Amino acid sequence: METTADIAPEQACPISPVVDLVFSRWTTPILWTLNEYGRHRFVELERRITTISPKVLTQRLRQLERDGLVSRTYHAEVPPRVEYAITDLGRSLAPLFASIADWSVNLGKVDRARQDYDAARPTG
Amino acid sequence: METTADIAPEQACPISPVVDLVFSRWTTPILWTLNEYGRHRFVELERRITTISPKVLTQRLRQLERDGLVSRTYHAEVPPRVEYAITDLGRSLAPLFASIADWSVNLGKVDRARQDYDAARPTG
DNA sequence: CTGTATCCCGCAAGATACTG
DNA sequence: CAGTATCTTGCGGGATACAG
Repeated sequence: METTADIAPEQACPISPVVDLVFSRWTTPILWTLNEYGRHRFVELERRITTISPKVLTQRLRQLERDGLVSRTYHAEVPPRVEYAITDLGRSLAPLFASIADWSVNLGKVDRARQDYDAARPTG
Repeated sequence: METTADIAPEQACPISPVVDLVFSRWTTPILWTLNEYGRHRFVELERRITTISPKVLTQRLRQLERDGLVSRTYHAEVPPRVEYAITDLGRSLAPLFASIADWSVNLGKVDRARQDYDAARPTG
């Protein structure tokens, strides 16, 4: 019951905590969207990330809010309006996202590696 | 029918392909280990990443090999010896890993955000 | 509009045993 | 040592309906 960074099993790897935080499923598209295009209402996020269900979107937004990466603002109007925005802490991930975007140039090499691998094993 | 990279569902987000490739489960500890500590035999990886089962380790290593991020060398000895090493392409992820490691300084802020969030919602 | 509440399902991953 | 084979399970996630 260690509240701090007690050695989690798969952690031969010091970057795992950040990976778990930032790169769990759906979090990247949400953070990217809020970072690139500014604040969004719930339904706007739903429309941008077309395949996410409302349940899962809610789950991920709550998690991101709890982690301090996203802020939620409730406007008690009729109809109600809720706005999600990235926080300063969330914005601090931008260089990290940029690093990843930079590496995308290598995706072609990955494709070629896969083709070579598969070609060398025709039947399996 | 998009001529280019046809718009995958969750891709309001151009970095998703790299995220799926590099940050799927178990891949980060494997790549980190091979990158930091050099080539490893199968059993050595098992010992470093203590909670992974041999089945899953094999699956992930095959995937990484197919993607060109890891190389596998089989030595037909008795007993057999297999060595896994990171490739040049895999090593090119190092700056990305460094970005993530750098961001780890912010984990304290995440912890505090969680405490604040939980404190504001005692019973749920 | 902004969610919750259920129910259900598939698949990644764990446990265990076994092979070359 | 370096894996495979088989079985089982947990949980994320989809679908749907409903509430404030």
